[in-house]
Amino acid sequence: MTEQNPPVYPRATSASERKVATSVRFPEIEERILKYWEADGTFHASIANRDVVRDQTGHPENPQDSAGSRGTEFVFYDGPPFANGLPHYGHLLTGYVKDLVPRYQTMRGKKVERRFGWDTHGLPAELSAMKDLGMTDKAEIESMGIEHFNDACRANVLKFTKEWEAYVNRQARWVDFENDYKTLNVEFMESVIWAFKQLHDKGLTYQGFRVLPYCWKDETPLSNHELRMDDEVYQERQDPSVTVTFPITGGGALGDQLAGVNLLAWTTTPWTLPTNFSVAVGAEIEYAVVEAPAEGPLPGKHMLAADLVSAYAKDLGFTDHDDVTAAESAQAAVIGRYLGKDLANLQYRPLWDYYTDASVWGTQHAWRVLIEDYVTTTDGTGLVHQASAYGEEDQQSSEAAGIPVILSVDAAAEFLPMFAEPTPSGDTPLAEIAGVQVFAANRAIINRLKADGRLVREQSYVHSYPHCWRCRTPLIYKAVTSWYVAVTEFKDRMVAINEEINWIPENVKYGQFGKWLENARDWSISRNRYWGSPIPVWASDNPEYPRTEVYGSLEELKEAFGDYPRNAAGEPDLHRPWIDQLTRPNPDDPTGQSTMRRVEDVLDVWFDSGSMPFAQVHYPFENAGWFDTHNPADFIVEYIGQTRGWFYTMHILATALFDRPAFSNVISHGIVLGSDGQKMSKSLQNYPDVNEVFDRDGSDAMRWFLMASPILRGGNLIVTEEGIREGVRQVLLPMWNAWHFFALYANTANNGAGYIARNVFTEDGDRLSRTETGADSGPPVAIEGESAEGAHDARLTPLDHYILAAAGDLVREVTEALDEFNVSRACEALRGFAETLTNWYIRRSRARFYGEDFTSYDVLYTVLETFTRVAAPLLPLVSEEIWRGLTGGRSVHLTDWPDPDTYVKDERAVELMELTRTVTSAGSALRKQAKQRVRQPLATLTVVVPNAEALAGTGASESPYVQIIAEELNIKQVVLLDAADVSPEQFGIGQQLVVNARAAGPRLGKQVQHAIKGAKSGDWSMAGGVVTAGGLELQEGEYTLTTTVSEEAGESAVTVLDAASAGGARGGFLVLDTTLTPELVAEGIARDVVRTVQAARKDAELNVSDRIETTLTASPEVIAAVEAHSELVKAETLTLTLNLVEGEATEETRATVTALKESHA
RNA sequence: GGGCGUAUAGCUCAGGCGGUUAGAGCGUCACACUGAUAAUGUGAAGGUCCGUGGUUCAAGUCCACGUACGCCCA
Repeated sequence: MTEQNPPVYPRATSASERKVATSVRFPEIEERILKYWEADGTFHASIANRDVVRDQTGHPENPQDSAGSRGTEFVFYDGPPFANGLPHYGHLLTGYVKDLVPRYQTMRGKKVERRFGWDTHGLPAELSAMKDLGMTDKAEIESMGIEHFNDACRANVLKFTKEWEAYVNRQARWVDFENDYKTLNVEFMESVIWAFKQLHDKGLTYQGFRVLPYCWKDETPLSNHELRMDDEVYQERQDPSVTVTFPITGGGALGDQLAGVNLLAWTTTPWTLPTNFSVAVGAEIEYAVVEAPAEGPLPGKHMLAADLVSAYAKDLGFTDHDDVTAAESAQAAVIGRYLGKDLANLQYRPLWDYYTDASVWGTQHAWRVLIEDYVTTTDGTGLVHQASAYGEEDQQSSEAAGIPVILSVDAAAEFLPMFAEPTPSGDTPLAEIAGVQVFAANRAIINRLKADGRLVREQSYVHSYPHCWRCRTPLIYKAVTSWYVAVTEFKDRMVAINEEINWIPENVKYGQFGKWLENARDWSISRNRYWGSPIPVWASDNPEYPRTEVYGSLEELKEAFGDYPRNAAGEPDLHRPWIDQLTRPNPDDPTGQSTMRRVEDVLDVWFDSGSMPFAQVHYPFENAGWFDTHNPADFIVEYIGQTRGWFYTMHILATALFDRPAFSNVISHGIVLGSDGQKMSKSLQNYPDVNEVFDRDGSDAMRWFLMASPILRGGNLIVTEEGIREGVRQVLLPMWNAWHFFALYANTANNGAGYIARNVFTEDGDRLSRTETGADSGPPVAIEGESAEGAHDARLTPLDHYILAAAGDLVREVTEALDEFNVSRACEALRGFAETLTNWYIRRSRARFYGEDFTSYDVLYTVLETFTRVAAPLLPLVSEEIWRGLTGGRSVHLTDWPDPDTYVKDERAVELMELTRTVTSAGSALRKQAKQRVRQPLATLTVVVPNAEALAGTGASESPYVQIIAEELNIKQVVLLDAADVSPEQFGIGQQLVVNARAAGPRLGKQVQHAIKGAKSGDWSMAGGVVTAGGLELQEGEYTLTTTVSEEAGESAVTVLDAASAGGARGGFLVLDTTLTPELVAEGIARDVVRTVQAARKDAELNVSDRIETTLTASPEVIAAVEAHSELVKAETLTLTLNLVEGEATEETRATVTALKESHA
């Protein structure tokens, strides 16, 4: 590598200097590759390269094939991220998968468009904008003006787009930012209102009530996710809990019998009692009627859950006296027992008369006992007070029972003025609560109950209670009007269509997602907010002339209102406040007084997300043809929680609008956790900083760590720096080191002129030679770029066959894995191959490289080139650098995926080499057992295996397999024997009987335990082919015989080969002769000296090929050994002059080395 | 409170239709090997398979109950 001789490799590099670095800095390489891609336009080329085959109509020919993917295109949908925060590991993880699958499919020949999507609407954006503006409630938004507020939201959601692009780019995710889609674009929003109108026209939308957490200070409902804004939302709070009486007046099956009995109902929200409209009981709960003592505070009959009678004994007036407790007295006073289901429809007397005029309030079905399965007996009385407007379960229960939702408080949670007015019966029991905030009114209500004799018990109750995340006000639950999608109407179709979706991991299909579908409820899609797609519904502002209109396009709006909604700049814009400005006279109002106004709500942001497949292309207004052929998507990926989010809402809309799935294959991955197994938390600092990892270990390292983990199979993943570095060690470094090794030798070959390696082909054009394995060499192989006649006389060794076959298997395995979206399996295959390549092929081939056997260069080149292509989706940056260095080509990502069928499957070569590896591994263990270090040569290893002749080979010279075994284990002579020719007993090998209980159990029943015991204890025999164990005869198949080492056999160590290992080693074993002769000891010492000299060379920082003069100082014994093996020592250490200095018998061996002038040719 | 899920080595996880000696990777320790490699090889220690009860010739595996944790919904 001098200036006169520029190196052959790397043939292309992103680095300024053409050099393969020994100590590699991956992050630097990555940064350079990213720049190269940008300058080169590689991403766009990778898409433009692939053609779409079109049919006669001009539509892409895209029928789904059996694997679920399409002919020439692979359709990917980007799940839109929300950009008002910075990306975290979860986004990175998803982003890597979103890159990997399209990269793979591109190499497989598909055209894969990838548009980035931005989710821009919704409450999180508003909340963030409010924070920026220092606002705390809706009144401030209204006074600022919706226009300006929405401007702030728009700026907020796009605040971090640059940072997002930088992250996405740094993680080497190829995605089109220029041709992106944003949910705030008017085209996107027009498709969204189109979808709403479609649903409306199909009768799948309706208006109703929903109960939401509500902040009475901000006067706004909160979404459930705001309850999880931070950890301080739920705080302990003390509330009064009261138990009140509801006297039964009749009704139901038992009304006559139970009339006059008091239902005892419990609540922690006394302020909802004025709107009590029903009492819920559990169907299977047993209720008891107790006769309270006449002299007590509550004489009469009371009903409550039987389990809770004792708990209420004292409240009902029972007392402890003599030996009888109050609880026992109460139990004794039980005069009747009823199951909840028998109590249905009992009627009771309301507490007050404010709402008893059914003609005004529609309460003709109120004040009844209802059966609800949510009732328990862990708190209260087992009878639950229900107020339809103030609890979600209450509301649903009431709706089913025909009871209306009636609000008793205003937006500030203050009781309405009507409470100061007389009730139909003429009194004003709760006059003092009118205008009072609900919590403040509790006291007055409780006092009233007490005065009315309706209070059984009052107790303070401490519970975890939600608070507003902004103002810390305790929330209430309150009904608000809402628009719904009637999901329950087409739930069955959703379940049926789910059958067409391939879920990874598969259990999600019928598990998390399938069950969620089966229990689907109607989808509340309206939000009383500002920044979102509008609900395109206009309603008359006078209920006397009701009229509802729904619009599904800008043109329809223009037709009805005279113009598009236009923003300040005059552009068509569907956002508030512009859309709200469209009004018109109500055509159904003959007086001409009332006006059609848009309902104020905006759509749930998930409606946007679910519309993404069609809205991203402005369907149906544009691209109708495109959409028809690019839906469902071939592939999407998001985290498992999206079974209730994106996956779900896309499925709803795809089913309702198109009656087909929105996606064919979906990966739902697990959650990324911090190093302590908890959720990642900035304040806890329990995860490595993303940028630090990028800078220190690199994007490919992070990609590998995430992709190789079980997280894509649904498990959770703990992110640790060690885990990331482990991937570097297992794959990235071996891959780089293999490349470095190759370049080092290829560059210095031919006296420094270098050698350009080429792909290995057989004469008939297959990639691999089909030469006989087991021979020490095969027929000549052709080298790519040369005619068959011109091929140099390359000979593949069994080792070459092995690694080439392994490369073919690698391609097959990774192809299969990625075709089924099994990413971690693909990683495992690559990891295994990297290990075989470096720790076996290259390690075993060092001498050949040193000796400039160019066949090995070509084989390593072929294998590395294959490896980098197969690794390209999983390690896109490092693969690129190595592949370009090897080939000088433009990009590995523009190549075709290797065709597994062009790799000859050479099972025999693999099998024999695996057996060889098994033998060396077991041999190592034998050495360990015999306490003989490897540098100590041993005389003989006897290898007994079935079909020994295959290992021995047919060649005249020594079998390469035997040679490998001898070298690896430092054995003078390997004796290969066929298992059929030897008697195991002579080597101390015995047999062990194992009963196959699965086979024998059914036949022998209880007896099988005796046979098992006998086999274990040695109480068994074999005579004339009949095996008897524990006195029982076993039949063929009911037992197996395995070889086992019975004892140490004198001067040798014996081991049995793992029966499961490759090459049919069943019954094979090794015998290691551990006898040491003085000659062997001397050679061992000489080898130790070689090691000492090598270490000295390394310390002196000499070049690999430097010739040296060596001076050794050592004990007489060592000197003698070195003298006896001086040729060995000199050759191994490139020593030309060897000086020996004899010291004391205890002298430590020391070596001094000096480089000599002549350099190695 | 409800639904779903999980519980196996210090850590992360595998463990077909139940089969008798429960595995892997990482980590730890010891030894070995090493002139491409911040690598590698061999071995050792490490288990109340969450608990209790049941079914069975046989239970980590099936059933019931309980406990703990997680996610979702309240």
